[in-house]
Amino acid sequence: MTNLIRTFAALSDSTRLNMVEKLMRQGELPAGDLAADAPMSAPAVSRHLKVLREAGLISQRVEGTHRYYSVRPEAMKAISDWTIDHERFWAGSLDRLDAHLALSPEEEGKDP
Amino acid sequence: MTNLIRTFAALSDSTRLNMVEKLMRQGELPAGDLAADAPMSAPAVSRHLKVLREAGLISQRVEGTHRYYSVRPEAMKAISDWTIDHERFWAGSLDRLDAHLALSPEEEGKDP
DNA sequence: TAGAAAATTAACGCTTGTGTTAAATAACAT
DNA sequence: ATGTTATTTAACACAAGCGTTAATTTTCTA
Repeated sequence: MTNLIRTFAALSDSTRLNMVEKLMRQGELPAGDLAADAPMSAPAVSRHLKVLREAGLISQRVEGTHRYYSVRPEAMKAISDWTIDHERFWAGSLDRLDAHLALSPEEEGKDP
Repeated sequence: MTNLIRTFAALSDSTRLNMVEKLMRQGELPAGDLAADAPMSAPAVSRHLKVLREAGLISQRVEGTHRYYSVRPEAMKAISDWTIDHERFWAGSLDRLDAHLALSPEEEGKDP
């Protein structure tokens, strides 16, 4: 519960969301590679990484002077699980919306 | 993209996350009912609702002096879609333990 | 018409977040 | 040892977020 809030907070910043997405696309990357994309100083990037790490979104692997970061799949799963936990609400509502817009006489909604 | 950031930001506060979850469980509710749960003043609640509304997470229906709020399923779907867009990364990394394949309700494993 | 009820906006203070530059740490190569 | 590279921590300024109370708006009711 409270952990989800931290997760959402961590992703509520464009720099951090971009980092997470890049890490998911490209896999493990050193801090320097992530800093290259961000339009700010290295210390700023470092603190963003700290926020992501403390929220449990990324993990750090130390190798020499490099810090390699990667997304923790459990964190992504936690978000996915949350949406699934409420899927009956929103997927059902969208179904009804779609049905209505498509003038499809199909009907299978239930009220919570 | 940037919209997702606003969505995450809106959900990164416990008061607002609780509101959204309550609205999904119970359906449309007036501001007063949401305020009843929150340990703060009505104006504070009102502004939280405004944040949620401006992020596109909830919609407002006016009826007399009451404002009825409800979760916009599209917003929830946007989050779900985002996780699905990267599912190949995290679900694959997460061993063979479940993940939410397709739309079939499946047994969910818990973290070891 | 006066007054209560539901909710919002206004004005204010306090805390948190984010960026900057300077300094510190640690590993590697000379 | 000395310097260089990769990264983080420290100290500081400024903007944004969140709560409070007071005041405003709108609608319902006696």
